Amino acid sequence: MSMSKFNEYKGLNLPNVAKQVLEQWEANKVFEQSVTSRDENKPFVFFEGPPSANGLPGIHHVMARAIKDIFCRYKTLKGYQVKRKAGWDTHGLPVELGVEKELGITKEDIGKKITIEEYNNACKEAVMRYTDVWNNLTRQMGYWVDMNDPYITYENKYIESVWWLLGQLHQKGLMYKGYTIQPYSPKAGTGLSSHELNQPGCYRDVKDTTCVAQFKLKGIEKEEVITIDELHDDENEPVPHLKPLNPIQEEIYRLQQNGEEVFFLAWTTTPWTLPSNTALAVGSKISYFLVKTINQYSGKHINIILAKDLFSKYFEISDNIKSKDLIVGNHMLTLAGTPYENPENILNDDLLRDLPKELINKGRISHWDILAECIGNDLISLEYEQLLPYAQPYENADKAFRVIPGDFVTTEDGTGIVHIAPTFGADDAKVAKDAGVPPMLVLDENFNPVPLVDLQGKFRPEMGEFAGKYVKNEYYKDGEAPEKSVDVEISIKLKEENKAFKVEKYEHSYPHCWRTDKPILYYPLDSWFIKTTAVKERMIALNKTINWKPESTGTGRFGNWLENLNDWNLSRSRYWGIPIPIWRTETGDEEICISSVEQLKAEIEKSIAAGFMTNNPLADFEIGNMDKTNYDKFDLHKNYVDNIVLVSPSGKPMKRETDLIDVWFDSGSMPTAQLHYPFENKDLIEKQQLGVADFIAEGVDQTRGWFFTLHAIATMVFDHVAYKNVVSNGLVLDKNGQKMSKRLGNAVDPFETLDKYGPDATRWYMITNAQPWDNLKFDLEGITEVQRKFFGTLYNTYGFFALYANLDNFTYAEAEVPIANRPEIDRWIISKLNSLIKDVDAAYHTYEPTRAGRAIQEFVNDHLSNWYVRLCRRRFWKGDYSEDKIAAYQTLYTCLEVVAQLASPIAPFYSDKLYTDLASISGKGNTTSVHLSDFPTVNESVIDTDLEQRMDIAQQVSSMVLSLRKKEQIKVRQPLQKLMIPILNATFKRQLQEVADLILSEVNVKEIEYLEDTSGVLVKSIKPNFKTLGPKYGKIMKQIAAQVNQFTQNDIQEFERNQGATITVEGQQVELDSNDVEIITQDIPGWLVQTEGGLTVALDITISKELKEEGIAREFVNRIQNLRKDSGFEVTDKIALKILQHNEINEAINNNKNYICTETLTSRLDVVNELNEGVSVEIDQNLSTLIAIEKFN
RNA sequence: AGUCCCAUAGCUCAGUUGGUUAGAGCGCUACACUGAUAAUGUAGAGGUCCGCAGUUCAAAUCUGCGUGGGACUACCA
Repeated sequence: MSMSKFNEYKGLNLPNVAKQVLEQWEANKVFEQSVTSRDENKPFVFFEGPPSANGLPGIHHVMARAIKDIFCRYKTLKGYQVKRKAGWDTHGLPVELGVEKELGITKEDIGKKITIEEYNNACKEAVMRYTDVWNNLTRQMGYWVDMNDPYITYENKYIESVWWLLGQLHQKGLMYKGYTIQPYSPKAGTGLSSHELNQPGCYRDVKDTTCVAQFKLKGIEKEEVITIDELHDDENEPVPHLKPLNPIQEEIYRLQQNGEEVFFLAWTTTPWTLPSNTALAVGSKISYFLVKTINQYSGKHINIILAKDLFSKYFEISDNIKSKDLIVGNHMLTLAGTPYENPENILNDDLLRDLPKELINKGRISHWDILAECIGNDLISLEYEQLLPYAQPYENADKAFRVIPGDFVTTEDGTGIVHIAPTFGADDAKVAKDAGVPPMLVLDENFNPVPLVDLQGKFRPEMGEFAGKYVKNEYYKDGEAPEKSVDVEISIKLKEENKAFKVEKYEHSYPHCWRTDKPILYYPLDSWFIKTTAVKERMIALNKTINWKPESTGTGRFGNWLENLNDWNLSRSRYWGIPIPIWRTETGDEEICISSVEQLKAEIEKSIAAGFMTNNPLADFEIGNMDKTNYDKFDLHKNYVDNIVLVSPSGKPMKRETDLIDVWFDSGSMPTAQLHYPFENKDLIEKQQLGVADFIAEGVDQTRGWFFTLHAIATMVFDHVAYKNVVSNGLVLDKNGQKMSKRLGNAVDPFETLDKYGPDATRWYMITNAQPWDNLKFDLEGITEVQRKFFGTLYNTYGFFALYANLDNFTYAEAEVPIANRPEIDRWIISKLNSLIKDVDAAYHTYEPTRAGRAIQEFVNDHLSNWYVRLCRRRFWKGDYSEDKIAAYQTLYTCLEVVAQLASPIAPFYSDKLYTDLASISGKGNTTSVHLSDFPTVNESVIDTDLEQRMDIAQQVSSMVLSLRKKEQIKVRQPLQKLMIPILNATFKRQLQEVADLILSEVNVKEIEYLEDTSGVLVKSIKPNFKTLGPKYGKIMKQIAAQVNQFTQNDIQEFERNQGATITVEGQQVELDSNDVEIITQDIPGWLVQTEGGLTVALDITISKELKEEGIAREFVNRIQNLRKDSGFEVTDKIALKILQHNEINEAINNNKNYICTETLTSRLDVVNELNEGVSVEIDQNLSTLIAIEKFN
């Protein structure tokens, strides 16, 4: 027999357990084994989204990484080989900004005060600064990922693979250089990424001068000359021809014929863009009004067009009319009499000058007359006079100044007609391009097309009196800004020219450059783009094959994103990043995209031959040699490659395009770049499909980040998905639901948390408290609760097992007791256990860790500990080492072992401790680690739902009896004689009988009487079953229910006898059968009764003399046990007792002497008349005596 | 502004294909238990299922419109 014992502990210290287990893992290389020991032909591919080591990890990283870890561990248990390569995201703006700050330089200084090489080296150092901290977090939280051989995005091999991917895109014609509107900071002289714009505090509310400008329609031509070619006959005379006009155009035509002016109204918050206006956009289905009214500044009669919905924003209407009810012909005050004119009003500094009260009311004009109504479509292609004719577009000027459709036009604000300046708005540029309207570009000194505002943010010379002025006062140096901004000056000019309908201040949010604090401009800039729109449909189709958790992120957020896809702006005008591998001639008509170092070396050779370069910096690079040393001989960063000049096929020099690529492309390239594909590992990618992840997980904020770039690159280059399953987790908020931030001081330090509570409790809490995709309100007290409730209970259960197993020298050496030979309760917990395996397996399989965790903890707390162990305690410490006892040990052992395995993905440390504590003694399973074991397989044949049902009955009955006892203040130790339960059907009776013993011992009652329904004493109630009746009788359901509820006891008996009844409801015959109602017992007259959910229990509470004595004896046993314990005796020690006699207990002791002695291992019990040395014990209220206890030899 | 998520007891969360008395844990109060004891049991208090409208015989559940919180994207007159 083995002498080894199960480990016993004095207390549970989860952080210490984690430390010990971690040491074991490292000593035994458990992680490595968990990979190598699994079948390499059964890979489960996981991609690690690379964090940036530039910043410190937060508690949310623990969350995100726990999720990744859980499924990788689970799949490992299921026998898959799960390689997990760590990675580092090393490029990008945050790194650069940090370095600039540290070095005290700005972007402009790079290349001047410091060489790009020095700068890049500083970035390289900075970015890996916190790798140790990250590695520690990874270790401590038990995230298994291979940190020894991570992919690093700044390494030459990685960059080479990225270049190869770019080369593929270039080859497929998916890369182009384009001119687009981008956020631009004139003061900093640089474009800004959306990332930069989303820095906190960038969007600020500012008050700008806004202007509703009047764009005057050109005269509508009704007559059109038809040329000869179009005539069928041979007449030579051109014939005047009446062009068909739609009704609104007719109306405008009529007005114009009368010498009246007609204007479009369009609003802008940036009047400085008005000189660059080239079009007006309308919503094709929006309703517009043509209104005769008056200009409040010039006092002139005018006719204007604006959206119907916005009419009431500018015009006063009577209280009893709603704006949507306005129709043509409605009018307010007539416009009779002399036009109101007041030149002073125009020149007044005050921009908002009200008309006299009779003309304007609360800023709304009260003189108006609705002349016509139309929809936007009717207005399209109408032409208007250029508002501020300083310059003309250098090309297609004849196509400008027209009304075009814009699907983004709304009637939320403004006028429902949008001023379009294609050079200063992304939407503007798009609709203008779609409609063939040119942007306001003029040719500069070098005949390059440029907008009317230069890169410093000043108006160009073409702008007359505005030339040289900054478009925003903020761009002037301190103290140099003029009193009136150009926005104000332009507004005044428009007022003077009867071109401003309304000018006012307006507060809105506008982005500012986070570095200079100045407002940004939207400005056309040159960039390299990836034509993602070309593969949009394919990306949408492939996305439908991806399993998103939660699904809504995939269909909703991601799906919509794909539907509205724009081309991917790849360019970044920075230094520390992957250079765009494109070399171009000056004119741009010849270019090459380099896809490998080998190719670059060869191209340089050509260039040397052509005389553009003198030596080859890649001369030492050995082609085909994949050693790190070979790849360390050069550097593919900007500082290195910008010196390389290549030669074009026609013999011209080609220089590298100066931009870097978006860092998101770096990380999106990782599936292949981490393996240096296609230069190495070709088979892994092409044959084993390791380029497609079975599973990835990141925060939901990565939807348009990493999730997108992975998907886009995989679709474009390989035409397959990059991942099959993806979990996007929510945020970790503080306990009040606020976002965690260092600024608010509510950020939780992950290391402190892990140290204090241990990784297991932290992970368990995070996973079970909220679904991964819901935001988690992180509360440290929640971890304490998990510690106590789940781990504490599990630990106690193991402790209980170990204590008695060691006493009995149980080591699981005996053969399995056949399940059929085990008692009901064992079979029950085994059934529950197998149901649990099934549920947990399914939950993990469907990426639902929360379900898995909650199921496990319910099993451990409610079933295993609070029921199985509690009810079985006696079996463990009472009697011989019988088969029943062995069955109990085996059952409990199995439960603990399986729980350890099921819980191990979530709580890897404690589970391992528990599992190895068990396995090391029994030799069962893998004795090194739970993580090297195999996921338990469910044994369907032992799942017994009837048994689980019966146990539910037992639990419910017990609970009800205990409740009754409580009401009557009868202690559980006081035995009672009888329990009565009405039986309504045979199944219930059988089920109850099979668990009767359990109930009786649990509630300390001697017998159960089954009340068959013959006596007629039971009071019953009947309830309609809505689920069956509802579909059948629908409308009269309520009345049926009312009638059934009215059934008398007689009606119910009648129903039972006939197994049904027919009632009449609202003249309709309603057939009820036994499925249509539920009949339950409600009361047993004359008894102490409890009813709950159809189950009724009656308790006989008469206490006979024998019962009373037995109760006293039990009290004694309890007191003696306490004394034994207080005296420090071993559980196995025998004792001798002396009890001071007392009239009320003597008989009770004598009549139950045998019972007392066996229960307490008492070899000798004397009731004595006198006792000096004993301890006073209270048996009942006002009933005490003395007991003396000593060890018996 | 658009898209998405969330809203149920003081707190954290469950709530099956819609079915009539909406649950659990924690916390609180009281009692009990005491050979798992830094545990455990029982009972009690605690709810406008965010609001409004609709579909339905029947809505916490489905639909629409709002409100509040959060995220992402955009910045557009």
